[in-house]
Amino acid sequence: MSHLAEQVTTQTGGDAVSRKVGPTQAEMVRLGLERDIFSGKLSPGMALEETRIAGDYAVSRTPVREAIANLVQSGLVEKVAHKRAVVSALDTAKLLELFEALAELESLAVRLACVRMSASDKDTLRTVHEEAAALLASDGDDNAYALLGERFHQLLVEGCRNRVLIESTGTLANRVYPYRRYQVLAPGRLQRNQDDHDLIVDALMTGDENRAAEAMREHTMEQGDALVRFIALHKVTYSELQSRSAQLQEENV
Amino acid sequence: MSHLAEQVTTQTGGDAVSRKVGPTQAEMVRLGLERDIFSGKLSPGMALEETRIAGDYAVSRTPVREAIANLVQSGLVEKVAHKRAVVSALDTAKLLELFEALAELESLAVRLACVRMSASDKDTLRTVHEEAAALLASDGDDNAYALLGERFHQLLVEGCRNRVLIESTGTLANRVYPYRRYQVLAPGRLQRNQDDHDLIVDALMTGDENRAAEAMREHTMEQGDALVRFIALHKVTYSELQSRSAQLQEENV
DNA sequence: TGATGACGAAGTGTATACATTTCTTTCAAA
DNA sequence: TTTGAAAGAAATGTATACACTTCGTCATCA
Repeated sequence: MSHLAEQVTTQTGGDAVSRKVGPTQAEMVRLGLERDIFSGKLSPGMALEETRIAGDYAVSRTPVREAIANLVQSGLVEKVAHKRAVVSALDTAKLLELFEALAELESLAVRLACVRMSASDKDTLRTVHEEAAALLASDGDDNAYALLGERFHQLLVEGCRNRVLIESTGTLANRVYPYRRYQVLAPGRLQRNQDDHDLIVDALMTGDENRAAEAMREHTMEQGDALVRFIALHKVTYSELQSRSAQLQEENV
Repeated sequence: MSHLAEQVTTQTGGDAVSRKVGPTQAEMVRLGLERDIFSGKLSPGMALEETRIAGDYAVSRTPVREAIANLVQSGLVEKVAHKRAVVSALDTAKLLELFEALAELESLAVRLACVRMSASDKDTLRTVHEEAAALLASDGDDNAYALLGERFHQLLVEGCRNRVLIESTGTLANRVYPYRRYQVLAPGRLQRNQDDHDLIVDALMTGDENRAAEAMREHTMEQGDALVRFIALHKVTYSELQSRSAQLQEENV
C-alpha cells in the first residue's frame, strides 16, 4: 500500500529446492505494478495489458488479474468490463478535489496528533525535521530530502493514533503520488516546503492544535495548487513524459 | 460501492434473443455478497468459502475470487494468504476509531455543503427531513424512516461537491453499516436521531458552517458511542445473532 | 469518395484442472 | 488422559483452455 521501496523477489523458474512459503504471486505482481506506477514507468493513462504483464513477471494471467483488481479498488487504476485497465488519469478538477480532501484529512490528523503524540514521538519528528533542514542548507541530495519529507509526513499522520484515519490518508496520498514527481522541478519549492514544515512543527510543539491544523492544510493545498499550475503550464511536456514512459516500457520487454 | 442498489448499464438491450451481455459475473457476486453482509445474512467474523459461494451463484471460483478481492480492498472483508476470507470483525477500539474518522469526514462534508449546496438541493434536503419527521410523528414504518435517513445523509454528504470526499465517506460508512442494524433496538434512538437532524438542518439553512459541522460530528459520534455501548451490553445477544445468521445461510443453500 | 458492415485479431471473462498450503482427524506414545 | 505427529481431506493459489467482447481493418456499396 505504501509507495516506499519494497523488494520484489524474482524467482527464476525451475528451482527444484525453492522455498515454498512466502508472498503470493498476485502480491508480488501488485507490488511491482504499484512501484512502476509510483516511479512513473507506468504513467497515468497508460494501459495495463494482462498478457504482457503476465509475461513480464513470468506468471499466468490469473494472479495478474487479481493484482489489477486490487489496484482498481485502491484508486490507482481504473477499469470497465471487457476493456483494458488503465493507470488512473486525473483531470485538473479531480486532482484539486483529491488535494482538497487530502489536505483536510492531514489537517485533521495533525490536529489530533497535537494532543495524542507522545513526547518521544515529537522528539523524533523534530529530529527528522532538523535533519531535513541541515540537508537543505548544505544543498544535499534531493532524493534524500524527499525521503526525509515522507518520513516527516508519516510521523505526523501516524501521530493521530487512529488507524482508520491513517489508512484513509495513506490511500489518498498514494493516489496523488504518481503526479507529485512532476513538481520537483519547480524552483524554490524545497525551501518553501521546509518553511511550511517549520510552521507545523512550531505549532505542534506549542500545542496549538488550531494553528497546526491550519498550517498543515495550507501546506498540502499549496502543493496541490502548485502541481496543478505546473501541469497546466507544462501540458506539452507532461504529454511527452507520458509517451516517453510508454516507449521505455516497450523497450523493457 | 454504496449499499444502495447499484445499476449497471447494459449496452445492447431490447432484442428478443437473450444475449448474455451486461454485468460481469464477478460484479454480480460482489453485489450479492455486499448485500448479504449489509443485511446481516453474513455476519462479521463469518468465513467466506469460495467453493460454496461459487455453488450458490452457479459460477466458477474465478469470479468469486475476484469479488472477494474487491471486498477486501473496500475493507468489508479481511483475508490473509492461503486462509479463508472472513467478514471484517471490528473490536470495540477499532469501531470507535472508525466512527471517529467517519464523524470527522461527515462533519467536514457538511461544512463544505453549507457553502456549496444549491438552493434547490437545500430544499430537497428540508423536504426529506420533514417527511421523516412526519413519519416519525405518525409512528410509521421503521424501515421507511431508515431509508429516509440514508437519503438525508447522502444529500448532506454529496452537498460538499467533492467526489473524493464523498467516496471516502461512503467507504467508511459502508464499513460500519453491518453493525448499525444492532442499534435500532435502542429505545428513543429514532427521536434522538430526528432531533440531531433538526439541529443540522437549522444550522445549514442559517449558513452557520461551524455549528452545522459540529452538530454533524456530534451526531455521528453519538451513534458510534451508542453502538459500542449496545454491543458491550448485549455481547451474548450479539453472538447469538451471529450464529443464527450462520444457520440461516446454511439453510439457504 | 465516403459510409457501412463483415471479418479477423487481440484482449478480457470464465471454467476447469492441477499444485500447494492449511485444517482435521486419527493413532500411537508418554 | 493428554500430547504430538502424520496422513488424509479440504480449501486456496495458479496455470491453462475456451468463450465472449471489443477494436481495427478491409471490402463492398451508395
